[in-house]
Amino acid sequence: MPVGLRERKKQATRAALGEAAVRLAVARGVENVTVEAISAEVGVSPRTFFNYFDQRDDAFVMIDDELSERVRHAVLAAPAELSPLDAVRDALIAELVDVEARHGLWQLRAEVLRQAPHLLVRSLGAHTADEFGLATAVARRLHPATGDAGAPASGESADVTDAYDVDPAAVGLYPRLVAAMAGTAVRVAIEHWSTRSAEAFQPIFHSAFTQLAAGLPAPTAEDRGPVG
Amino acid sequence: MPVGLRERKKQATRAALGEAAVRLAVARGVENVTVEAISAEVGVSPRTFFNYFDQRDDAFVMIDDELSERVRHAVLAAPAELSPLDAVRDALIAELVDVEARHGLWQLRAEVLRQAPHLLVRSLGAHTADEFGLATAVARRLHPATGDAGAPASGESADVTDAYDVDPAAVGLYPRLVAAMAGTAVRVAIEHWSTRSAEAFQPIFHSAFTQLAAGLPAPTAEDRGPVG
DNA sequence: CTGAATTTTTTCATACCCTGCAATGTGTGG
DNA sequence: CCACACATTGCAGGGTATGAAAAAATTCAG
Repeated sequence: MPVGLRERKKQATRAALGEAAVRLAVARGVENVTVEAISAEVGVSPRTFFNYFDQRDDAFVMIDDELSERVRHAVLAAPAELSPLDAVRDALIAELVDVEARHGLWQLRAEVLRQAPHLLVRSLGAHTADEFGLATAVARRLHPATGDAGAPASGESADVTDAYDVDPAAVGLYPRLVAAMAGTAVRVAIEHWSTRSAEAFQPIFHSAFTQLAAGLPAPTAEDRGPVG
Repeated sequence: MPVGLRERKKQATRAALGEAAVRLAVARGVENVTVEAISAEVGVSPRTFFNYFDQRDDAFVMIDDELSERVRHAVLAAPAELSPLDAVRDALIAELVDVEARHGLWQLRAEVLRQAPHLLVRSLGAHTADEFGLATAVARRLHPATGDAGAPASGESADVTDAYDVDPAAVGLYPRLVAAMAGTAVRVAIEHWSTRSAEAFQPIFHSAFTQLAAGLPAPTAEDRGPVG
């Protein structure tokens, strides 16, 4: 894992592209930001943009692979007495607190998502890969031995949380549901929060997750909201 | 509501485009089906295609507005003693049974979704509008009077379930969660089912919904699936 | 039936997205 | 310094999507 100049430059370029994209989107609106403009802002060719992002919209959303991986790790490392759902919840809260704390690019990103709902869908709904990875982590948590049985005997095994080579059919319904519920909590919390910029995000998320994890019992007056 | 020749032809063209798209996708794979090919198959110009579908992918998915509306109606019309969640579940089951029964285009559509997961995401995830409409219906169910208080006094009021002009901020968190959970159950069930073509869809959906509505208690051995 | 009004389809032009490919430039490691 | 690996770039080309205006089809009144 060399962290040479090359790697640092790549990270810098990627970050610069993402930031430029978001800044431009806030300024002119998402649909008026071309790949050419983003690239020009950073000083690279449009072709290079696509070396970093598969699609234009990915630059606005900036799917954070490291964040996802930290969540998966946290789920696997959580105390055994925690239920799968609790493990996921705690892992997510830890990350979301972290994200909310950064009063920088994430603020702008939120602004962009508020303007362009379809990006919100893309960022959370469209990236089911994350959800599948999380489901796999949950499944591994439930089967501490089974998953590693077929692993290569060589010392250098791949990252346990790099679950993308797992057979989709091998992941049960329950882990999928846990991951999906968690993702749903995040998504709905963000959607709800985005219509109420005054409120803090964290309490909304906590409330959403708790209600979902309780199976959505009959609502209290407060849950209902002001209007039908 | 004149149902003249013009309207019938439009419906026919739309249906033909959707069907051609799906058939071609099954034959050559989704990514190898161009708008030009679809249009040629139907005998219209490529430009006309975009008069019917905003995006190419919409032709494969064929979002069924009528289905969504039936669900919303059913939720509003359900017996008062049913919880919101149960009302939604019953409405969805009724529709899904109906869909599964039609051994026609839906079979091919399912095949296409199995081949192209990103379309599945698009068809369900991208259609958060549906979810919002469902959430609004749930909210109305909880507030039978409030929502209509501000309605125009004129006799010709708009369809109660045409909820797209509702202020997003006016819908509470709970209705959103109910709609989102239902949508999640559908999505996960389809995803899970699409990896196991042998199993029937309905039991999977029922299981998914039930587990979600139970708050995902600790899993049984069967729920866990074979592998981590 | 005929002609005018309305709506849809089409043609044309245009901008942008995205992908291979080959050439060129820039870190890396010996 | 040299050879290698990797990143960037220009270019060519196919595909998506939209606007505007002409052309065709449907509707409707007389």
